[in-house]
Amino acid sequence: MSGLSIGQVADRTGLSVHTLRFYERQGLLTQPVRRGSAGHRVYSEDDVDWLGVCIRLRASGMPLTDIRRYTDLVRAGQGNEVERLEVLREHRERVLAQMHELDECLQLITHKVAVYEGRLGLRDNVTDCALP
Amino acid sequence: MSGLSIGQVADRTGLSVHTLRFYERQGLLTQPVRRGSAGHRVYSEDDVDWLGVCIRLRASGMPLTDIRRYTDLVRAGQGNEVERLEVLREHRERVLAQMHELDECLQLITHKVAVYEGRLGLRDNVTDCALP
DNA sequence: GTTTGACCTAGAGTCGGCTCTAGATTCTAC
DNA sequence: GTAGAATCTAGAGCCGACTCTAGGTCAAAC
Repeated sequence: MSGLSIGQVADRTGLSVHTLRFYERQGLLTQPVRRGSAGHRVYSEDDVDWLGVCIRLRASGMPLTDIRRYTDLVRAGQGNEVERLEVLREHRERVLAQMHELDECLQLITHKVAVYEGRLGLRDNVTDCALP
Repeated sequence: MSGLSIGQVADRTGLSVHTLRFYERQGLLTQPVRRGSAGHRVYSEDDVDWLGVCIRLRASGMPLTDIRRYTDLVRAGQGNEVERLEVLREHRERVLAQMHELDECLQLITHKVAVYEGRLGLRDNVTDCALP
């Protein structure tokens, strides 16, 4: 219930106060952030929760413009669930593709690591082959 | 054996000719690219293979400066395997961390997708809860 | 009553990673 | 031999996502 200052939200989310203001300007919040006495931002728990979602989406590579589009849909309220679903499904596909790519990279690295360990005698039975 | 033009390498790797020249300037190639008669670049199969490695490393989020550092080690030749190993292991940790993050994001998205599908009646038995 | 620290706005600056331009040269096909 | 495509260099430009600065307000602690 409380109402949190921008500094408190920064502490909780790990975003800087700069970034919090920046995200607000970019329209990443579902409601305009409430203001207290002196025009200071007062964040609700819901705001913080939503920021958590944004952080996850960013961490998974969604560009700010897309997060904004999604936020716009949520802000608009009920009636656009189909569009929201579309955004989410599309992003899920991208995330899956990204995981797949990471996995391929991981195999490459793991292989190289094994080969170097073999070379250095840190490990036996490694079939050494073309490098690098 | 052949020797490939920059255009051919662009086709094969999916990088643009601009990017290929840029990567070269950034020192991402283990050998200076051979030049033909008129000063045109002539890439070897090894160059293309190495570019493939760079592409993988980039795709997994390694910054150009780190790829460059690693390339420098490879270019320097034998004797620095320990350092190469260190670079690779560090990157592997980052990749694993990134996969973990992606997985968490995937769970969030999948959950939201399920809830919206439930709301839209596309699916039954979904325990609807706090959204967005 | 003044100093300290958190906050405000508007706007400028930075950084990574490309991407493009200009102006010149060279190769390829007719 | 000439038009059109591909290449070259050097350097400028762009975009996304922050990050910081300047100049100011305000509350609380000393």
